[in-house]
Amino acid sequence: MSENQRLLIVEDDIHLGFLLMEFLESEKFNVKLCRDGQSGLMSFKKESFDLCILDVMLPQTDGFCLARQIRKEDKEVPFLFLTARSMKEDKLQGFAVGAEDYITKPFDEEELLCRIQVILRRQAQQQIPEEKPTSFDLGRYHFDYNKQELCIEGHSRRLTEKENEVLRLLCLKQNQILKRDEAVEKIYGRHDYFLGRSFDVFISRLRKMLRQDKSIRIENVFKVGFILHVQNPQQGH
Amino acid sequence: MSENQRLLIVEDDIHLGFLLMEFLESEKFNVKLCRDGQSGLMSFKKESFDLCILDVMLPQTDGFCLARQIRKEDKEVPFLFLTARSMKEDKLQGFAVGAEDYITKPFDEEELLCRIQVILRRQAQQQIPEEKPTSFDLGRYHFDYNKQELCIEGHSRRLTEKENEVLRLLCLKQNQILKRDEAVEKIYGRHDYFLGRSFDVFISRLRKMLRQDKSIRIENVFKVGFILHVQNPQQGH
DNA sequence: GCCACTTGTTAACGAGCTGTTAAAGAGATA
DNA sequence: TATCTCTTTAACAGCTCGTTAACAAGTGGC
Repeated sequence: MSENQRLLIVEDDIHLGFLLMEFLESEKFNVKLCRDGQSGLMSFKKESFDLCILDVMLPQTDGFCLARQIRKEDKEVPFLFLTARSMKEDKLQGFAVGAEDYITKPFDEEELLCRIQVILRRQAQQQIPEEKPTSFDLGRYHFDYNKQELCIEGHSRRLTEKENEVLRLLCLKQNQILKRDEAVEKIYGRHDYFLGRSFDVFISRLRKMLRQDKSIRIENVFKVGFILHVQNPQQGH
Repeated sequence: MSENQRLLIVEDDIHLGFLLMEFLESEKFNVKLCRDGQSGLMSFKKESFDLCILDVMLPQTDGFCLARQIRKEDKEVPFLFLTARSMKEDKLQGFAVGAEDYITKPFDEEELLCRIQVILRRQAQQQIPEEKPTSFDLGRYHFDYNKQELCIEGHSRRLTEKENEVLRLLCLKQNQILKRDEAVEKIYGRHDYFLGRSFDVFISRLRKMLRQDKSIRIENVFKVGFILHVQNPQQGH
């Protein structure tokens, strides 16, 4: 259920941060941990998250301030505070800046999990009118991201989850370079040698699937990434 | 903002109940107060509310049980627990039956107000209930959701409640992916491992019922959901 | 041309997901 | 209380797909 849900945790207590990350990763979340407001905001701008978990007391920018900046970037993303500051005024301020929840330390991991799930559950119900296209014409092929389907000449093939994700990234950047690191980061939320190789495997599989139209090809850019070449770039809704 | 929002409070402590009601009415909510699970459920069935605030320890039916009954009546309405029982197990059970929040006494009125507003805010964002079709042609079959009936060649079969719900969701998304999580959420109003498996059992039963027309089939999309394939998509009112 | 490194491709393992049936449980009815 | 109906839980078989490994081939610096 929480598969692939991306969480941003901003927590300056290294020990607690790691505990939290480990716990949430064991619950199949994809977690990014930052130690201060600055890097939290940077990460937020670069990547995209389903929920942010913010400490209030942070070096430099405090959590409330960070929350405001995140809101400036994204009007929808839910966030909650997880903090030792249990004073009523802090709580009220937390809700005032738009938090979905305000949890005080010490907290129970499982309760936190429940609260996260409540937030994501409600979020999921609001089908976000995706502003990015989800349907692409690739030469004689047609790729529908929502249906997870690649068609050619009336013949359609169902893609696996990851194949679908990789092809989508390629399509969004068609005829431009899709950087390895960027792609791996978006798909897995983290980066290591094996994930990079796994990504290569998907590239290989997609090439095989797309072989029927010679005008479509995935070219490697040594040490940088890949380009999906498409002759008549067009895309549906 | 809270203008005209209707709250159902089920609280057996008369004193606390009145305090709560007065406070929330002063915040422009429209409040109905009940003293026990029985009358709470009665009120819920008769009237309609935007949010329910439930005590856990109630005479006769306890709060968890009441919540389950409310869920049976309405899969959408949000509810929260407001209770002296602060044990972890109780909290987890509260969330497990589908609560949006679990607040332990003593609590701060203003914090409660914030939490109520968070829930109603999420709720408000939700889609306008549009008219959805209730009658579907599925190849040689005909499915009528209101009659809870699946017919083929003059022969009709009555569906159970859940079979009916699952088939409806599939039909509404025919030839598109019906996501597991979304479906389970809509059918049960909450989500856990077993509900997912129960959903699978209904898929299996529907497959069996639909076997007489080969052009109709329910395909699994690994880890994502199911697609009801229909050849000539048509649907009645 | 030689070397270190990157990329291409295939195959296979195994965690975890799904299909199905049956038993247990819950709720309604009488 | 006994009975019936429907849903949930359990159990098990079978399957899928992402990862990893292994090796071949390509790249570019020197």
